[in-house]
Amino acid sequence: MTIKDVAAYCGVAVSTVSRVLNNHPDVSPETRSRVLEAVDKLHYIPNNSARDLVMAPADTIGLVVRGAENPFYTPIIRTIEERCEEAGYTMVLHQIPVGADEISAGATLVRSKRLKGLIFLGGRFDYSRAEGDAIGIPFVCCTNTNQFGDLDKSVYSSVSIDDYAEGYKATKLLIDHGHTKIAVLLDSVRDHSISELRYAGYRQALVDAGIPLDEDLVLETVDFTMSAAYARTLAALEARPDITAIFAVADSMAIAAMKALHNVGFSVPGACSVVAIDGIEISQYTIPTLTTLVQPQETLGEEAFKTLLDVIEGTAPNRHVRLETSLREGETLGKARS
Amino acid sequence: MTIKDVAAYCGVAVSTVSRVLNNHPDVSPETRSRVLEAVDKLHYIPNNSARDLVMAPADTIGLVVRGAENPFYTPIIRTIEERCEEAGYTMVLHQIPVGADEISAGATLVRSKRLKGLIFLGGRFDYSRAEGDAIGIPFVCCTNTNQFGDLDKSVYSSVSIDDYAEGYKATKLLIDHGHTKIAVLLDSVRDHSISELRYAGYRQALVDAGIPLDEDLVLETVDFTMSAAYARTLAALEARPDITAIFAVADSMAIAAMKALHNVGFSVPGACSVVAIDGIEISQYTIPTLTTLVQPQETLGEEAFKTLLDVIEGTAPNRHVRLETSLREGETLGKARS
DNA sequence: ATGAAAGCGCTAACAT
DNA sequence: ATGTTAGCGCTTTCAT
Repeated sequence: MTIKDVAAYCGVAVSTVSRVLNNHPDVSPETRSRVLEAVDKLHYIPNNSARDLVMAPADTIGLVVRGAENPFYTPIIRTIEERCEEAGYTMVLHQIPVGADEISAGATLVRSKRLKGLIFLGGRFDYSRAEGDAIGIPFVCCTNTNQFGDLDKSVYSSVSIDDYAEGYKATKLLIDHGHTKIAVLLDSVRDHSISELRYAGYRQALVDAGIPLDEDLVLETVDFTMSAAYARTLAALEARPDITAIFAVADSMAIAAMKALHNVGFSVPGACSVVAIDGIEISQYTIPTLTTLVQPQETLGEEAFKTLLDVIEGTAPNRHVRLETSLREGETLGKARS
Repeated sequence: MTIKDVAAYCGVAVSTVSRVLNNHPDVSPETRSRVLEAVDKLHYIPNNSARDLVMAPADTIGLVVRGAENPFYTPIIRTIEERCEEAGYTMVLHQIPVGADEISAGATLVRSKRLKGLIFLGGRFDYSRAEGDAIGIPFVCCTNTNQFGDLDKSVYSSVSIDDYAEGYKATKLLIDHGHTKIAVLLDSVRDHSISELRYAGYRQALVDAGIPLDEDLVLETVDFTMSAAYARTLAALEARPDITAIFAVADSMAIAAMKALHNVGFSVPGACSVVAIDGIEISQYTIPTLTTLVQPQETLGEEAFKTLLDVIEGTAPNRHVRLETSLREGETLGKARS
């Protein structure tokens, strides 16, 4: 079922059918309706590949999301989509698994969709110069910076929080409540990603408060699953019941940790406080409500799009935006038990 | 940057480049490496549209997911992907927003990717005959049936739980624990989807137990958000503090309801029991752990793929598979207070 | 207002 | 082992 079939069926030329399909003016109403009818009857749907192949690059941007099952990204995606719409741009969403390579996914998308720009959401923090080149069009990293790569600041944009500073802030919050036995729950201290950066903030906060680092309290899970976070917390509590606070680098990990605390009889925040970073929807519904540093998800999406648009249209050069979290006071932060 | 540029750069024909790119054997190692090098240097990436346009229909199936932000779908998607891989099929994933029309998304996908078959995940329950025709290739509805449409059973397959029966089961569970003031928390009793079906099961369970339906206890939220579920539960508890149990049609709603219960001082399950359907990961980490009827997510995905494969390969006709949930005993189900 | 024909970038015969 | 060439389905001049 191609455009030819439709044309033949109606006894017109393919170009006429094409005109109808693309709402071009120069078609007689009669022919138009005849074609439309045939399209409907024949269940004809244009082949997108053929269309993309020939069409002039539209105002389209790509959004490559790594690990879209993370609810944290949902509001960001929605915002970017809305802003796109408003600006008369089309957005094509491409989701890839957590482990996948977003650069090649992005590069592929660029070629096949003739994109004007690209936004990476949830990407790595260590792009090489060559990887940057491979994209070939303006791009912005949303929620990730390039701390561990060697990309030139001028060839890309980024919009995110300052993971180091926020890690510091979260830890400081606990310290200010008298905690000194503060465990940190993270993926890995060397993940070249948020864990590593937020952990660095954690360390610095301890240093600044004169609290020595206790290796036992660095709880690595190796992955971001809740079950790993749960198990790791359980083990830590067993080994070190003197822990009075946990800083989880992500809300989801904090939720798992709270369950572990509960199951060994630690009340929250009576026996142990919990603070996290992210601010996903569900953390407002935990019992007790999670105290967390909320990332401005809508603003992240908004800034990412605005930045990309500026670069695409030449209004402004690449820029690197750092946003701040806001503290959502829940019920999991309390004074250290003595 | 096209295949021609690469060919020219290397001083070979485009077909040679194409051969290298597609790992065809008949290329001298020397030429191959020269081409590969050029590809790398030039940041050449094949245009997918052109490729799709010309390639013989591969063994590809499409997966159209509506509302992929729902964590419930994650394991299903993963399973389908795995099974695809094993069977030598390629899967193309297409995500659309909750409100979008999966039929047209599916139809578009079929044309542009030359699919052999299609799986719909999280789709509507009311496809018309014409919509079925529009797809034009074998398709299976996963998690949804077509209770409210007029599709002929023989033109499509479906794999899901029996929403009615499971709604009945959940309600019965509460009744068996002595509850009679059982609220049901759902989207809408007329959503032509899971809410309506599970609600029908709820009603029948009440009828069979001789418990009159109490309209006050039918809590509609109009959407599937947690905030709506929270607010609706709060209001219901205020109006009807005699409620001793809540059946939520989805885990996420149950979690929000538990928060509402907590906030008005109702202990769970002491003052009020909660039972849901779904079995998402996070419901294992609520405090107390949610008692829920777990959908066999992996099996759903597995059966969906197997069914589709059978139809594609002509091994078996379209079929309609109903799977059963399994009770995950949490800590939210208790005897009715007297 | 409509038709004919030239490509878009690629793969797969078919030659050589 | 490599080059030549015919389309894949579509949009878009350029004619008519």
